[in-house]
Amino acid sequence: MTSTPILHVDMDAFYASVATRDRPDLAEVPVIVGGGSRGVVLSANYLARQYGVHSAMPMTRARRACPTAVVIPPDFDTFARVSSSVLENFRRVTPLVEVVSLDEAFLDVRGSIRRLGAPTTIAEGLRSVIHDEQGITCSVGVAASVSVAKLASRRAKPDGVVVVPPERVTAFLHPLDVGELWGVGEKTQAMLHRLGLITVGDVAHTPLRTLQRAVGHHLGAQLHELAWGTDRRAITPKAGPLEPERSMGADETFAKDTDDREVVVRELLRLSHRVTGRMRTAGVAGRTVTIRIRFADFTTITRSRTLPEATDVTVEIYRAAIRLYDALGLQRARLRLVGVRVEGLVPRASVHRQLVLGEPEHGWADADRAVDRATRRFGTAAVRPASLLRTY
DNA sequence: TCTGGGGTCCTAGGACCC
DNA sequence: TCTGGGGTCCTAGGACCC
Repeated sequence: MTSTPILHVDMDAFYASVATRDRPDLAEVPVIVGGGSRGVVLSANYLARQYGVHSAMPMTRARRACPTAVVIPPDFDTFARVSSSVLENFRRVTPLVEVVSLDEAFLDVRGSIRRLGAPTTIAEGLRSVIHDEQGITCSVGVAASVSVAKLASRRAKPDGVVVVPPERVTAFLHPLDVGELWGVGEKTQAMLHRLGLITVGDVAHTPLRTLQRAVGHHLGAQLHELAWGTDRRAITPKAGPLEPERSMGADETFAKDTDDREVVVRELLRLSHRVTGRMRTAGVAGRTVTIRIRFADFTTITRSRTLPEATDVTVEIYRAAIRLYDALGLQRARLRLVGVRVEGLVPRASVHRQLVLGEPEHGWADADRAVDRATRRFGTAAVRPASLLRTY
């Protein structure tokens, strides 16, 4: 019997590894996977990391830090394909797989030990299968709990396994910086540091009430648990990262900041179209429409409005978005980004519309379905949402 | 030369209702 | 004649995760 049945499997530099696995010419070169001029680094191989490049770093900075790096645009179709193959390997070990993202998952191997051996044996088995089949490496953390397994896999990187048995949990956790804990980002880390709480051990030995006063009721309780490694969260099997969504949205950073209402309105239409298209594919409708505006100075605001009834109709979301935008009364403000999000999603079948007499709303739903069909047959370029503008 | 895009959850105040 | 109390919804902002 074992007391460390949770595995956290994390691909090493996933996007960069996949992007270069068939490119021996890039094996000894710093590689960055990332977007265009205003984008950020999605993934960097370990050679690029030696230059200080890391994910989420602005591309402009990354290129400056490592001018010799080869920059590759992301190919999410390939990433998703590799990811689901890896997921199949996981499911051959256990049905208890919780997918975190394309490159990360938790496995509860409690029920697989008799068949496959100790958790470490299972971990090494997975690593070699993934390496042989996909040509990429991963790291595995093994522990009694989800949170400790997650921290252990980070320690195992790259291409390794780290086991933290129960009796060594506090010895493992307490020297770590508070920033390592799940839920502690840059802001919270800085606040905790200001309070003199530098390590996880410091947090563990702080009275719960003090912690909660500093970071809020919920986070305070969570950090206290994590700091003692006492969280008992079970892994919840999920089909994938795109399971039962509570909201759907899209946003876009302009290539150049703009103060042109026409440009903004056109973008809001494009985004509304994109979001509702995804909603219709998923068979959901939503009531609350939120727009997001990011100004040139990066300050960001949101405005939202809850509709009387859930909808998946493009022009209804679009009209709500435009009303919210116009209500801001912006004059010369330069915008960097706009976004549209729909919240309060429910299955479309559960929505029974109150048809208002004289309002042919069903016409718009029919139009959407026609557009969806055309898009499926001829691609997104075939039917442009701008065609909706004239009729509206 | 800055800082993507997809999400989730929490907090807090006011409205509204019982 | 003070000023109740609690639950839920809506809105805005913020922090975090990958």
